[in-house]
Amino acid sequence: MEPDILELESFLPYRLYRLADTVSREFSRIYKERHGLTRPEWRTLSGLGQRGMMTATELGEQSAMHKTKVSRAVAELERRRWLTRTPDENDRRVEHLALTKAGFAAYREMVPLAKAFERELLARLSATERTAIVTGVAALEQALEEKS
Amino acid sequence: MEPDILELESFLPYRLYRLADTVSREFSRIYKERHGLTRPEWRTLSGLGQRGMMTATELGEQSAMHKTKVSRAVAELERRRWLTRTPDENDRRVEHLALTKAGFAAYREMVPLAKAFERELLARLSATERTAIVTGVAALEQALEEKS
DNA sequence: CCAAACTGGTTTCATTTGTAACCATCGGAA
DNA sequence: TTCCGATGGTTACAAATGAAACCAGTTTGG
Repeated sequence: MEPDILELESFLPYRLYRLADTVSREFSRIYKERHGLTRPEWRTLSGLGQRGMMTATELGEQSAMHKTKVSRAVAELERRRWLTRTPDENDRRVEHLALTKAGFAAYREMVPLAKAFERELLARLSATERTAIVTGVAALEQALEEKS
Repeated sequence: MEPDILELESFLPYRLYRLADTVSREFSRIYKERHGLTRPEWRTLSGLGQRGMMTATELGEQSAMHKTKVSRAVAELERRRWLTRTPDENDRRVEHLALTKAGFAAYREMVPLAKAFERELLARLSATERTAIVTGVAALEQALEEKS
């Protein structure tokens, strides 16, 4: 193991990125083929489906998206009539977003597919490995929160 | 736990992606600030530094990059005179890429920084957690290889 | 030998993304 | 009040990306 050489294949940031990229790419096929959604759009749909009513800022925080991504995703979902905006009574800068019936229908259709995807992914691991990935990811998440 | 709701925060594809994104973003500051490299450029540099001499195709395989990314990264590094191309003797479509002295110097400067980054990241975890993330990632990597 | 299929690599074009500037509104502090 | 800095959200512009077309060279099957 030469000390002045970096082995990309075992370098954690690289491995994590590649892994996430592969998984995410594979999963995206589901909502892309099904409804022609982009990832930001899917996350918006999924965030609102889960929580019911949120502002754009809250959406961004929950789903880790830059505000421009949120803005564009919301615009597109609105164009499809999958969500509506309701101006806030007290603060006229704020809009409350919520899924329409059609939007919620799409959401309900997606949920089992997403769950199945995750289930099948984890099914390829042993019980120990499943625990490992979940623990490891959780630990790293927490470590990163604290630092920044 | 309502069965028809998906909790984004605990959905593995989402967590993985966000984690990788955060880590990668933080790490990218190092090579971005230091040398103004993009991620494909950094990977190219790092791949050639590690292996010595490769074709563009090999580079793409090793570092999981689309061939257009490789092509552009190589072009940029060549412009900086950090790498050179040598035409293959037998197959005139192929070029062998290698770092120049300047390119290798940049590589040698980056390696300790990369290693320190990884070390400090892992240092925030307990020994058990470190094992967990490494095992988990390896397991998922393998599971994905097999399937596809 | 030759056409057809294939491969390494580049380029073009449309789409996605990030940064920064921006607009409107809000909350204080003077 | 009135100004000023912060905040919610959108837009403009430049850079990064991916898909597909492309070019040159190579292999294969007839």
